[in-house]
Amino acid sequence: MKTNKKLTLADIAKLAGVSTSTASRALNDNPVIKKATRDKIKALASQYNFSINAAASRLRTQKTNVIAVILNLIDHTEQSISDPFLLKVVGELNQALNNKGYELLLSNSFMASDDWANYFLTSSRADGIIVVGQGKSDEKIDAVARTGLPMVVWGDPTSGVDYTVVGSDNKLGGYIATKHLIDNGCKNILFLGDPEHLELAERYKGYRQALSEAGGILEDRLTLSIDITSTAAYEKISETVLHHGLFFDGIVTSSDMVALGALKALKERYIGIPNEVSIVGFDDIAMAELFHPSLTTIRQNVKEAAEVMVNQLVRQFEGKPTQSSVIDIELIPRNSTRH
Amino acid sequence: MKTNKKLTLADIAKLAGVSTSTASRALNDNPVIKKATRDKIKALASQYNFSINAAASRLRTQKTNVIAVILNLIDHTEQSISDPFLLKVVGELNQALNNKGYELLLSNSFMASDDWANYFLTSSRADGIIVVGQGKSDEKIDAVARTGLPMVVWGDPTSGVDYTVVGSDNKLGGYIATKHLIDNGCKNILFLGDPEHLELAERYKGYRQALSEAGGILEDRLTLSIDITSTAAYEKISETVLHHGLFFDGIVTSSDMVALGALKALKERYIGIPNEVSIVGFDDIAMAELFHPSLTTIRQNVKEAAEVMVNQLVRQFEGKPTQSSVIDIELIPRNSTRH
DNA sequence: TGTAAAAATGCAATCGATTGCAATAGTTTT
DNA sequence: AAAACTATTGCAATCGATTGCATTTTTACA
Repeated sequence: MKTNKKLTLADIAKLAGVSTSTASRALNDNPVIKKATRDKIKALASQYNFSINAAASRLRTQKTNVIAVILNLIDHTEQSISDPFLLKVVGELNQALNNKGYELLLSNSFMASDDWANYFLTSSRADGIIVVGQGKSDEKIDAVARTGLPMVVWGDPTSGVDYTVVGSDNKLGGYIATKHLIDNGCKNILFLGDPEHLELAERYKGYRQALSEAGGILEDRLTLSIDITSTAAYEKISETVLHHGLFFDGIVTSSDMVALGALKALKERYIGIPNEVSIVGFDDIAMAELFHPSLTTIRQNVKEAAEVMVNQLVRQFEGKPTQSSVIDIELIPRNSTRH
Repeated sequence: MKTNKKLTLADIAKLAGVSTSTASRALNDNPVIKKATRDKIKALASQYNFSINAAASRLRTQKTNVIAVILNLIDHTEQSISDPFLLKVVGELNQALNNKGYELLLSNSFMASDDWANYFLTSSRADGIIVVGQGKSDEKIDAVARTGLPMVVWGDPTSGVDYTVVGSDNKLGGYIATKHLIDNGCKNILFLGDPEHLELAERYKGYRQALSEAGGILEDRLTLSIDITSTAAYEKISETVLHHGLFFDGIVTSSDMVALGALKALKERYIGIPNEVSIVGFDDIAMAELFHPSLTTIRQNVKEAAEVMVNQLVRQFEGKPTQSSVIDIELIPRNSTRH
């Protein structure tokens, strides 16, 4: 193996008998260079396994072609990192970014530091940021937005914030889920999720709206505030049933994982699903279909969302106006609810 | 907001009334600079939200402090990207890398191109590579290994390849899982997973060893080769039971997700678990405990593995010798098996 | 064939931080 | 108070690719 030294563009140029400018242009497929010359240089480059030094290129062009993807998990780092929905989001983002020629710099811990935007952007580490999740407070996100740095956020696009948000119509999702339960005979419907969380707050609104429209029951004890994890759901439902009995017959949950935890707690007590209690999830992760019973849920179109986010970010680079976008959701009826 | 221009080190130096060399050294905490001067410059930097231009720094130092993490999913991109185990691995790697001052460049698609190692390393995009999963053939991995570029692979560390592998003792895992089933009365034990997959091949060996040691049944029809996804498992088990009846009373699976699919297929046919069929998973993902019944599984210590991988990679940077490491596994008995 | 226009290539400055070596400031010793 | 260090700081080259502008080569046209 001839891995003695790293080759530079100058080396390739010398081998081709041209100047580095020509070599550079050739590799960038600049049509100002004669086709024959271009091909020759490219052939040489691939023959010698040469690739452009990204650091030098980035320094000179002031462009990194890297996007930082930040998982906004300040609150409950330990658990929610295991939610398959997140991986799906990251995977689709990676795909969408690669398709546009960008790379993905992943971070699940920098959100903690106050200076994350500067860290990535003014330091030439990334050209833009995609934040996954608005969390309980979008204060920090908002602060970055005000500096005008390129950023797109996965969250609730209907909430009318100043930055570009892509996501599902959460209020509608909450509404549809609740309506579905009401239509199928549920009277006392729990909301299982943290209404202080920005996205969930919207779903909660939808839940309340559906209930009040249908003249349903809206009591405080029907709102169970928990983190978005299956264990939290399991514990909360177990405890609730234990102390207060089965005073509900339907549950609107904040994610499929949460639904799974609730399901478990109920099944352990031999409570029939969907007959005694019906459950609606959110996300439609791959395994929702495989739960027993299979999970009725609100599907989020992650692939489309990822593409839209990347497009919006690219528009920001180009100085074009961007806007928040609502991604379609869809009720997927399965066996955890009657219908 | 005064986000007019990006500040450079020279600007900060000017503000502090020193040279850029001094400013550079100060920010790098070089003790050769007087403490007072250092503090003053650092204060100025943070006051002006300045951070070092990574591109320039990388160009000059020939070090990126970035590690490329490659999810080796050539075969079944669509499905296995949704396995929560993967996200767990990526999350822990990110944590371990950040702790050592590295950033994580994620890729799930570059493995396809032949030139991935060069793409990341000789182009100054990353200092090293972590490959997650050996897949069915480690030919490409092996080729990179021979070039001597810094790389660590998550896979089977016992298989004696030339590169540094960190992972569980898969053969032992397969053995323990199978033994557990035998000890609890299972006679006809399925192996559900692809024995051509390098890591699973080892588990398969363990499975066979346990069976032959115990004088158990080892027939071809007990080996069901499928992809590592829950749907594949669901379909295979459904079809098998449908066409050949319930000729087995135990299943050793290749992952918790696969176990979930199998569980579902069996429950749909009202086959009792663990009494009629016992199942052992692999990984111990967060929700294994929440399945119904909760899943007996072989736990992989991902956090430790991630730390070891990063350490081994750093050792390679330092020119120190590295070695493959076996991470502890543990049988977690739950209710999908008798005991 | 001479000359204008077009096409192709090269020169050299530049991006911003780092660092070996030189230079200056500050202390201590005699 | 000069010599001899030691502690601080600055100078200037360097990392490798890109690009505006200048120059050379080729083609087109009269």
